[in-house]
Amino acid sequence: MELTDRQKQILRAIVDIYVSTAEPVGSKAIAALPDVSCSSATIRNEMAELTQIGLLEQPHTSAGRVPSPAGYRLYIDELMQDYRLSLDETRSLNEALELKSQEFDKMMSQVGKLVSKMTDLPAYTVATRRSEAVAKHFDLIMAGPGSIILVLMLSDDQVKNKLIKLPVSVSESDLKLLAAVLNASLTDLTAEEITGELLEKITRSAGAASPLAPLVMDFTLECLRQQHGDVHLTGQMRLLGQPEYKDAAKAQEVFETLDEELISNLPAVLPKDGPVQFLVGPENVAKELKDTSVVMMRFDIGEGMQGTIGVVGPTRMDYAKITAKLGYFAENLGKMFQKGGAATPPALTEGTEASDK
Amino acid sequence: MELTDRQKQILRAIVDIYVSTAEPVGSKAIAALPDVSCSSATIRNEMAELTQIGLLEQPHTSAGRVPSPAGYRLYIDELMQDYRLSLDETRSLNEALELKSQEFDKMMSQVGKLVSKMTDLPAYTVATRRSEAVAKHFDLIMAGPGSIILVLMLSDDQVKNKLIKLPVSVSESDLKLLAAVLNASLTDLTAEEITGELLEKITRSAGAASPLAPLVMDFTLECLRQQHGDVHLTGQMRLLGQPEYKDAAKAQEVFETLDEELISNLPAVLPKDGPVQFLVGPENVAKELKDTSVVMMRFDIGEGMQGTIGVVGPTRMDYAKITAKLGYFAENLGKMFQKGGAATPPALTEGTEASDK
DNA sequence: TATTGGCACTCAGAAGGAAAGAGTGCTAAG
DNA sequence: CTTAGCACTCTTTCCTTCTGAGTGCCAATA
Repeated sequence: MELTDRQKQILRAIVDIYVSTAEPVGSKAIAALPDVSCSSATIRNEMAELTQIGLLEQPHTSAGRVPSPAGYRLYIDELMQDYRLSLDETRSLNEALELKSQEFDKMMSQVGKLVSKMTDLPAYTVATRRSEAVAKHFDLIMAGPGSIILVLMLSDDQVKNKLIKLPVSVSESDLKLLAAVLNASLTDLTAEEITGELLEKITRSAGAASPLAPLVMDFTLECLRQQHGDVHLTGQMRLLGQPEYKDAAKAQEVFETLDEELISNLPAVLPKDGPVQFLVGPENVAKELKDTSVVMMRFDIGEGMQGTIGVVGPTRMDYAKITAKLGYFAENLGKMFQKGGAATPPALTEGTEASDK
Repeated sequence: MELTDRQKQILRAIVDIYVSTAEPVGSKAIAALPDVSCSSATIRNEMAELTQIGLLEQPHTSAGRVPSPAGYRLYIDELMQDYRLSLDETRSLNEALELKSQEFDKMMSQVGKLVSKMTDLPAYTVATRRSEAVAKHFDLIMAGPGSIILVLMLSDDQVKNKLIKLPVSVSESDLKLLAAVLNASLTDLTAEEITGELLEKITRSAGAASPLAPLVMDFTLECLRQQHGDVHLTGQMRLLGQPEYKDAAKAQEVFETLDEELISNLPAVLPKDGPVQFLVGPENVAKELKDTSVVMMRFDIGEGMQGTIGVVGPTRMDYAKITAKLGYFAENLGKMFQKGGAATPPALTEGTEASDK
């Protein structure tokens, strides 16, 4: 059944108002809007019908209306108007984007903090592997007597290192030999293909550096098996600023699920069809989060990696604004990462002033 | 003025009870304790005196007593009985300590998570430099056409790496040359001693790899200037489990200060005199945290580094238990790090059963 | 037929007590 | 010096009442 234009307008208005006030919206409030030209009674009739269809809900008989999950869904899919970032906002996003060039993981964590700050909601970032990783290059560096640095480059351009301390000292040439062996026999293999047998073979060929071999193998396996980078979740406390979580118990429940649950489950529901994905209330991963929603967006990082940034908030959140901000981040982060990590913020692009508020 | 034994006993009892109930303690509750042999009236008299001296407080005339900050201080300094970890607790701490051997920073973050989980309170970790860091060793690894991995080892045994992508490709021998130049002229220098002049000199001697030189220098400076490792703060939400923060607004206030304030200020108040330090309520860094306390403990990590783990909680927290747990962590982490990062939990040491409850 | 003003009705939340209960301080007796 | 007893204080809790926002429906209107 199709909604009439007026019904759409009313639904949109209700979501918009509810998003900013967090209070059920009454018919009078709608009628008072400048671009609504009918009386509150008419609105009431329409609202009754929208409630009937299941797009609105009534906390109790004598309260205003609140969008139902289905209502939000419809709003997001069809009614939501693009939020245009104001110049001011663009500017502060740009400022924020001046990331210190750093190690990959730190950068991701920093991005999470930024997004959280900019949206005033909890945010997370994950880097996911698009394909199975293999080792591309090994290097062993002598760092002191008995101290060896293992540097491992993966097919997705991540670089990992580990400082290994041995009770015995190994000569520079032994290290070279082992590195050569590793590069010859351990590269381009997936985690499954690395067997105990192979380890033995390598240890045998490693000569004096053989005690190193198992340590290197372990570390390599560990790196290869890491399906996705660490989940960085920050700004949880910002959720407390939202009226629906003013009861600490409620907030805690969400947090408890969020921490663990998110880490294990969210990457699985990564957007496949589009760059942005909304998980509205009950669509969410865990039933504890039924009043909580997630907006997530992915962006491309170098070779085999793909990043996701997400924002967690009450189902009543400003999807349009958040999407706009996430989009800005995603776009520019993608560019930055692809340039190879040199973090220069994009040129300030002029845009018509936004319709904030 | 010295306290009588009985007064001490009463103060201790009040702290102990208040710690576990979070409710003001009445004279009756004390009198009912098995090892107290006088009546509630006597207790009342003593309590009145303790209140007089300023060791106890009364939320209102007809309520029981609560320890004042000074009371907590005295308790911690003189009255607190060592908490002995139960075998069960030791066991689960040991299990927790089976850290995945990983990069240094991740390990610290993991430690924070563990401590938070084990104490059920927010926790943080920082690694602080004991002395000024210098670069000890540079290495440049060819990772592909135009892709170079810079590996930098610092005097405090930290290893940093960065993947640099250049639009032009550089030959293996050019890299070797630059690495040699770097090792010859950039090692053992503090951040201040690295000047623009030096950069020019290096760039000149770098030959074909010269475009790399400034990037390397920047990264090096960044690493050297990092006074302390990242602050890893986790488990903030656990604070919500504490009754004093059941009001979300209160909790949020603490969180807001905690995040930023902690990062910048806590390392400054690092324990200098002993391994463990208590910041009780108003002694704290920020006035917003006046009802919040911090227990922190340091431990030694390799060469020039020193780690701090801390727990944040209501002033009414179980200092003895938390100290015991932190101590266990600190001790074993120290050992682990000094062994060079191979994370083996310590042998399970037998201990008399603890007086938990 | 669609809209509108009007009106009775509902119900959550605020406001105002009253009663209960925990704990104190003080006094007088042991 | 200790203790039982008692009057007193204040918070907390539980009602009850009241208020007001918002609805649904109906009859009048364009």
